[in-house]
Amino acid sequence: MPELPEVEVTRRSFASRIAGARIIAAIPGKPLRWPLGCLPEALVGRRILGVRRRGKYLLVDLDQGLVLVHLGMSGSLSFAATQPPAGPHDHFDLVTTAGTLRLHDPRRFGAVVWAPSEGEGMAAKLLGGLGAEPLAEDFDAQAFAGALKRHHVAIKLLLLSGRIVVGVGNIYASEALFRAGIDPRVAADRVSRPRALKLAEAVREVLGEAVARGGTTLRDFRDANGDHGWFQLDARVYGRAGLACLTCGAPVRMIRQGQRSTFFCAHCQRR
DNA sequence: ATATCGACCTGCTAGC
DNA sequence: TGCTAGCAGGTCGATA
Repeated sequence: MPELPEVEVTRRSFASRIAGARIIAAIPGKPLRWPLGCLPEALVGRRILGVRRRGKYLLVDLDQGLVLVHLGMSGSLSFAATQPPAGPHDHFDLVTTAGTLRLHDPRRFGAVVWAPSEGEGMAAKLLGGLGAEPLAEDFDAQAFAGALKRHHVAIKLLLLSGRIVVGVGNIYASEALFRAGIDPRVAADRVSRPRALKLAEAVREVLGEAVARGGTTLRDFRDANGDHGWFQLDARVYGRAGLACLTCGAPVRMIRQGQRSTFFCAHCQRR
């Protein structure tokens, strides 16, 4: 579910409310992708300074260390003064003086991980090697184009890898490539410079629009207030296999790349 | 470096 | 109606 827009929308939906709160309890449920990395009791009494985002990770800054939250494939957060009793898919509660932040994650590919700092422990391992933040003001399209020249993988897979730019998942990769008019199967180093620059812009544009639309709710994405997103209505190729391309009318194709579905228009997207 | 696969886990849907 | 296969927004690690 969650790519950069969904994570960012989630962040915005509770960050200001939780900032300044003190942790009263940390209550883990079933095991998630990675262990917490500290005793839950060690978080009690910590002050929450704020919530940032890096790629698809939420970084909850504490007065001592930080907590990384990843939503995996099916995760979502809710934040409320009071929460109903935990359901079978609620796997972490962070009870604070401002309310309880709860991770709901049926597939449990998500994670809640403590680290002493961004550059230490699990945080260093998870955040190290991530690519550029596409929505940052200082995002460098020229550097992005240059980086493509150093990789020979299919451009769609390179986007998904997060090594060049972070936050682009399966939906937005197809959408960005469509907007840039690039065939997802083309090797990254064979994308022309102008196309690469166009792709950089397309990535920013798609992700930006998706954030503005509250993210994409295919089935169950909700922000921390329980609101769903609308970007699924704006998707031009994702999930539209066999339907007419909105630009040229040719049927949208679906192929497999790296064991994941890719949607594209063979007429509008060449090289 | 790339390519391919399997693993993690649960739920939903299409098809028989 | 019931079963099964296949698929789903993500990532890591092992193997050639």
